[in-house]
Amino acid sequence: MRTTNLFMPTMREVPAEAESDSHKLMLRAGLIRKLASGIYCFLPLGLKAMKKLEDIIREEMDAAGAVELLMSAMIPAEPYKESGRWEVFGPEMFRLKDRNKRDFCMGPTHEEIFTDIVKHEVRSYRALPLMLYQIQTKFRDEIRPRFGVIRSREFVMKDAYSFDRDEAGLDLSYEKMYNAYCKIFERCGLEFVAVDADTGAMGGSGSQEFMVKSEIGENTIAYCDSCGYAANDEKAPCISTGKKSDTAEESLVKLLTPSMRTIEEITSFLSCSPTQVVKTLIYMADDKVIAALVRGDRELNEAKLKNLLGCTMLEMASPEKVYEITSANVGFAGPIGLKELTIVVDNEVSDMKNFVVGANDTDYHYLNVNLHRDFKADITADIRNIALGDVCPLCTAPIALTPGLEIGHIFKLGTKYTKALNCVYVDENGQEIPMVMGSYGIGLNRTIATIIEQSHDENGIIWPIAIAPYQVAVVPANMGDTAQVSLAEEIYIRLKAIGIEVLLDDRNERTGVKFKDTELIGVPVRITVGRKAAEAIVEVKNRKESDAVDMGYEAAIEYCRNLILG
RNA sequence: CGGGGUGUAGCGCAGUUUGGUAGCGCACGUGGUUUGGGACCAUGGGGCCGCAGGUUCAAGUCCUGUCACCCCGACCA
Repeated sequence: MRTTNLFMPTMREVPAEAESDSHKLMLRAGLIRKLASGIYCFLPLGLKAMKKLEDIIREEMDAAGAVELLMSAMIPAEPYKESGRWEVFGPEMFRLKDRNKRDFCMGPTHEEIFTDIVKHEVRSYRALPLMLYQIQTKFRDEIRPRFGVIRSREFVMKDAYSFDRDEAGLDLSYEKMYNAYCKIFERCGLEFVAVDADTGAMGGSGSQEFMVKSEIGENTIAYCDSCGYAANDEKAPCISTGKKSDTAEESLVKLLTPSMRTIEEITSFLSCSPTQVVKTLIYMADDKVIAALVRGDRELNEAKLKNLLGCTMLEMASPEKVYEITSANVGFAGPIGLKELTIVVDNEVSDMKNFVVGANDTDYHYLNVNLHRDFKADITADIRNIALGDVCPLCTAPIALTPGLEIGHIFKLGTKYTKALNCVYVDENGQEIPMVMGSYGIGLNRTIATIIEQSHDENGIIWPIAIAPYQVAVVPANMGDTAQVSLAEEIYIRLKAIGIEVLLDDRNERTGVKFKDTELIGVPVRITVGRKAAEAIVEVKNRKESDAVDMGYEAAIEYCRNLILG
């Protein structure tokens, strides 16, 4: 490709809207342009990087035995109504009606659609296992799009679905996908970790997320350097130290604590540590009211609580509901005297003595509260987020936490969707049995952005060769110099002939401009044809290295061949 | 959805306090000089000042409404 033919609008200045490094660089290097909040157009260089990634994904999917197809992006409501997700997705789903007022949506994910196709077309155990995938645009009306294409409302996803006879078959399919995902992200040059994850709204029995550690990550990864354990903090179990306080139980005191509603206010008012306070959170679990108790400095883990209760919806009670339940304003809820609701106590709280709780009376707290003596727990379990100071659940070494960005997610769905949609096969005995399903996703736009996030410097993107839109840039320093121009042409043609994607920067720009752009767009190898063109000597610079090397042009071609074609 | 902020040329911004002919840098067109790290000189084009209403002799500027975009939060009692 000649730069004069390419549509490559680079920017010297950073648009004010961009926050993360990858977002800034994708805009500056002319990979993307924004059309609306969370909606981006891909320009040639961005599209080319995406296609490189698609090719890698296709190779690894095909190698894992998956077959590509393409479902519609616009989907009638019925399959989602059958699975219950027409409601579950809520406002996150882009919905529309056709001229006959029938409900449709822009597909946010396609479990139901794949299940629907498979149930109609696959009847016998002989056709299983079956693994299907597509690379397709998804639509989710995100609450807050962020960081360019990292959290966007329209994005490209590779989604794969496996259908097996039984759990053992699913385990095999899942493992194949796990291995394929590792290969894909390795080929992208990414440093990543596979972490245990909660299955969340998808349902199912097991799941792992592929994460990269990143400052702009919206998840928290708990990991252990000693044994290699890694999990999403939603999933990581908190191991009790087993140390029960042996302090004597003191007598209960009800104390006036005017307007002391937050943990911060109450601890400063009482001059105590948040570790001596227990907060009582009132939740609606489906239609039931529950109270969840965790230590004052801890965060309740809704995923754990939801799984524990087996409910489909879990949300904080409204202030009105809290008042109805506790007869007190928000901030003064406590477990003592609460009736007709389930009290769930975090493991850690059951080891505490003489703690502080709200008194279910506005402006009052109880001091010296003790479990069993003053109130009873209906359930005692691990319901808090893991935190610094906790230990690895496998080897009990200290746990570390880091923000993480999710680029892939694999699920063992089990029969959640196949049962809901009646997707069954007939076994050897003529019995109808629900297929056992898995679901596997990779966000392509996000993966591209993540590669840039992990691989850039102050001058621009540093593409790994496997993803680079162009692998080599040939830069004639002076377009007015015929020796330079003709040698550059020669190298350009030779490199193309051996299958290298090369950009000939034939713009009549000053050398500095061409160098800046070549670095900004992240081309892995730059060949500058300059003053020594008459002696057939060129300068070769690897984007990852700081120094350039002079060599004969044949040697430069050889260098590219070895580096790029292996 | 709550809070905060910003909308002025393709991009980055000033001008709004105190109403009075819409500016700067980069980018872009033309001519020339340049040509190894985002050149220089000359010259030119480009604006419904987000949108709608209002006040006024006069509105980018004041008032009302509205839309868009960005940031923080949206369970941490």
